[in-house]
Amino acid sequence: MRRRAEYEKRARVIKALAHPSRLMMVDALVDGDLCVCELQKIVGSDMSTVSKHLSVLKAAGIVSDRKVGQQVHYSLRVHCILNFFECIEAVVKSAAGEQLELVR
Amino acid sequence: MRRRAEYEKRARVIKALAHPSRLMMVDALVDGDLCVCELQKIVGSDMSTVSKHLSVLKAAGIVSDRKVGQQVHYSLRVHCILNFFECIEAVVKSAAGEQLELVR
DNA sequence: GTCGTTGTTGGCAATTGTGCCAAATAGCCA
DNA sequence: TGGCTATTTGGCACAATTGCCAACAACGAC
Repeated sequence: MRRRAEYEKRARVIKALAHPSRLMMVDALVDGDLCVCELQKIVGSDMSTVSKHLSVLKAAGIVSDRKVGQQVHYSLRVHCILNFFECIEAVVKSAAGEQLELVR
Repeated sequence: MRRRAEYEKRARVIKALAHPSRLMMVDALVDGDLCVCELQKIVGSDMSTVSKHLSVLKAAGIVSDRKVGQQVHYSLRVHCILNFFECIEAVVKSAAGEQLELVR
């Protein structure tokens, strides 16, 4: 068994992913780097909101940023996030199946 | 690109995992079912707190419960959660590496 | 320099999450 | 039936998250 501190570190990373806008951004970044302006178009929120979401992802170590001309480009630091999504999707589908069973 | 509703579903599942106590319980359940009383020993919180955490995991479709005598046993519904942990750990380690770089 | 573009930060109100206590419930077992 | 054990629920105080607006910063273009 692991110590609580380890679970706290992990929880911090997971919490950073636990928001639909941030998930959208991470998913978009799988195909390559994007500037804040493009990410904003994708999630459709205020630029300041998008920027704050990105700072959450950055603080968790999920993305990194760099200046490119007048833009800031964000990129995924760890790509296994994709497998992760597959598993979450499995939970969602499993839950949906459960719903059907209840209706039967 | 996917619709926002899909990301909201996923975020709900991820949010359910975004707490150290709940991570501890999920990790403990990987090796087999456990009753609430044993999970309480593991996380060390009040029984009522543990019960509420479990109801969060259940609502997200991550665990299921069943009565066994006078106890309630919880079990993992989706085991790929394990790979998921590996990826999170990769992020944690990557972030730790980044810290070192900054210090250098 | 001044302007426009691109991002970040501060502040605030509203919402949501957390953890404890106390009270309620569900089943066993005498 | 009545008590006992295991668990859930209600309620409440406190902390954290979210999203918007407004203000600020950085920097290239003119």
